[in-house]
Amino acid sequence: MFELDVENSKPIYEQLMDKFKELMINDVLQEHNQLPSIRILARELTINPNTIQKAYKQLESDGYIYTLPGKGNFVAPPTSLKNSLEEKIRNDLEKVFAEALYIGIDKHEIYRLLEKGGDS
Amino acid sequence: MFELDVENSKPIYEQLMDKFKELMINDVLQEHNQLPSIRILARELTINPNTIQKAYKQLESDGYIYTLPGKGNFVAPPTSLKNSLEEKIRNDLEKVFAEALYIGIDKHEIYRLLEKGGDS
DNA sequence: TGGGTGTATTATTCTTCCTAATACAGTTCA
DNA sequence: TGAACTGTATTAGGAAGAATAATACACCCA
Repeated sequence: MFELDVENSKPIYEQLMDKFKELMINDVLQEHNQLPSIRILARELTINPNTIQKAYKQLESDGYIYTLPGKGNFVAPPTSLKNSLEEKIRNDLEKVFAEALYIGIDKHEIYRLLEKGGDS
Repeated sequence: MFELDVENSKPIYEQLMDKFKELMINDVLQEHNQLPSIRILARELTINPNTIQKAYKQLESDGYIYTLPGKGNFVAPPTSLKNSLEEKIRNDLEKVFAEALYIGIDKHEIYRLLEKGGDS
């Protein structure tokens, strides 16, 4: 399904979260799709099940996925995302804007990057 | 000069970097201004000098500041910022845009946040 | 019932963060 | 020159987080 970078300084469970968020954002994983089971994914990636569980648990508490005990983990509708997440992302936006302008990326360039991406 | 949050999960040296970047971005610290000496700042914040040094060293390797051994640390002109940094910030921009759109923040809102901020 | 799912717990190892205590070298200035 | 700054480097140790390992338990479903 994807690879991990063991050399990366970022913790494995965070890399996992990023990968899954990416898949959801790019609509590869859609609402109510099932995520790979903890044990299977752990075997495929040859990492510890507890590490997967940690990533899933965090994704769940952020509202990206939901869990049905005994059944599995599934992509949550974006409406169930936590408000605290939106706050955080607004802050991220402001922060990266300030930094981008400081290092010399100008507004038009930022506009371009925004338009280049999503649809909404 | 500023406070640190010991409870914060973010490492102290990263908090320090953020604080100084913020001061530079907001023009409180300007080109060639001297930063507080490692020992003095360590005493003021009651943290270990090595922690300050780590923050300064990282800021230097990113190109935010430059060091004159025996003299001190100084704010670098933005032109000396590393290209790798610009790459990183472009990625951050794209990533946070995708995430913002996914959670339901629309483009106009992002525009608003951008205009609210800097001047450039 | 059997085999899948998630969950919880305990112990162990490894790495990073931070502190602590030094020692060394360049700069400044009286 | 020498005292008092500056940054730099090294070694050691403690604390916390990341990851592994090995279980055990509970839920779901054919």
